[in-house]
Amino acid sequence: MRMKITKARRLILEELRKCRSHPTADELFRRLRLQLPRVSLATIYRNLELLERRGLIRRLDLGSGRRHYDGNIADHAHIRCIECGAVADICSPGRRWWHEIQQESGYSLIGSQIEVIGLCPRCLKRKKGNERRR
Amino acid sequence: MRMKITKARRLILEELRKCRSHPTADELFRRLRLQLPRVSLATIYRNLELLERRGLIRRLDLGSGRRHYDGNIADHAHIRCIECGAVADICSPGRRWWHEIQQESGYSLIGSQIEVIGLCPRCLKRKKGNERRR
DNA sequence: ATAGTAATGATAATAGTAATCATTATCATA
DNA sequence: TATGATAATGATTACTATTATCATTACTAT
Ligand SMILES: [Mn+2]
Ligand SMILES: [Mn+2]
Ligand SMILES: [Zn+2]
Ligand SMILES: [Zn+2]
Repeated sequence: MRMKITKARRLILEELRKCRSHPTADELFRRLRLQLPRVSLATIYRNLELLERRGLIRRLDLGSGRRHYDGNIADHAHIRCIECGAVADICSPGRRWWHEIQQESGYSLIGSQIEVIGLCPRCLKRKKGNERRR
Repeated sequence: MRMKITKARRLILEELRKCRSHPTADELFRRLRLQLPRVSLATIYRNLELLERRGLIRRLDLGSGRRHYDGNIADHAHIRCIECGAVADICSPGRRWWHEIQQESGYSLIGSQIEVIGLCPRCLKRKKGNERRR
C-alpha cells in the first residue's frame, strides 16, 4: 500500500518538523485548520498513526493523558515540566546502557521512550518566588 | 487527611509487592475479587492513586493505552515486549546521565519514566521459528 | 459504644483515540 | 490530458480507560 501525498499529510509532517514543541493531536488540529479549514480531527489521527508506522515521526506516550508527537526522529529523550506541561529535548543515555540491558534482559531492543519529569526553569523560579512571599 | 487501613487497600499493596508482573488496574481488580468478591473497580483506581501519591507504589505510563502499577519503588526502569505486552525490570541509566541533563536542561528533576521496547526472548524465538517455516 | 470522617460500591460522566462509511482526491497508466 | 483503481477524507459514532458523583458503610480515636 503506497502512501499518497495529500495536503493534510504534507502539512502535518511540515508542522512537526518545523516546531520544537511536541504538539498533541488536538494542537496540530487547531494549527492545521488555519491552512486547511475543512480538515477533520480523524484525519490528524490517521496521518499521525501512518507517519509513525513509516518511521517519519515519533509518538511520545508521556504520562499526561494525551500523546505528543515529534518530527525529530534522531535519537533523543524528553523532559516534561510537571507544572506547565512543556516538553523539551534532552540527550539519551549512552549506547553503553543500551548494550547492557540487551545483554541482561535477553530482549531484542526496538526503541525506547525515555521521559524525565521535573520543573522547568521558569516554573522553578515562579515557585521559589511564591515560597519567599509566604 | 490520614489514611485508613482498609481490606482493599492492604490487599492491593500486598499484591503489588508480591508479584513481579506490573499489573494494570483491571488485572488487579480480577485478582482482588477472589479474596474480596464485592470490591469495586473504582476502589482499585482510588487506592492506586492514593498509594502512588504516598510514594508506596509506582505508576507506569507505558505506551500501551493502559497504566501499569509497580510495588517495587527502588530505582529501576522497564522493558516492554511489543509482541506480548510483558513488562520486565531493567536497571536505570546511571547517576552520571541524571546530573548531565539536570545541568544542561536547567530543570529541577523529580522523577523519570524510562521504558525500552523490544521483543522478549520467548517472542523472539517464536518469530524466528515462523520465519524459518516460511 | 459512639461520633466523625475516610472509604466504599454502584453508576454515570469524561476524554482521548479508533472505527465506520459514503464521498473525494491522488496518481500510474494510457 | 482523461481514466480508473484505490487510498484518503470529513462527519460521525463507538470504544475504553479513567475519573467524578453520591448515598451508604467501615475505620479508628476517644
Ligand atoms: Mn523531541
Ligand atoms: Mn518494575
Ligand atoms: Zn514549567
Ligand atoms: Zn513477548
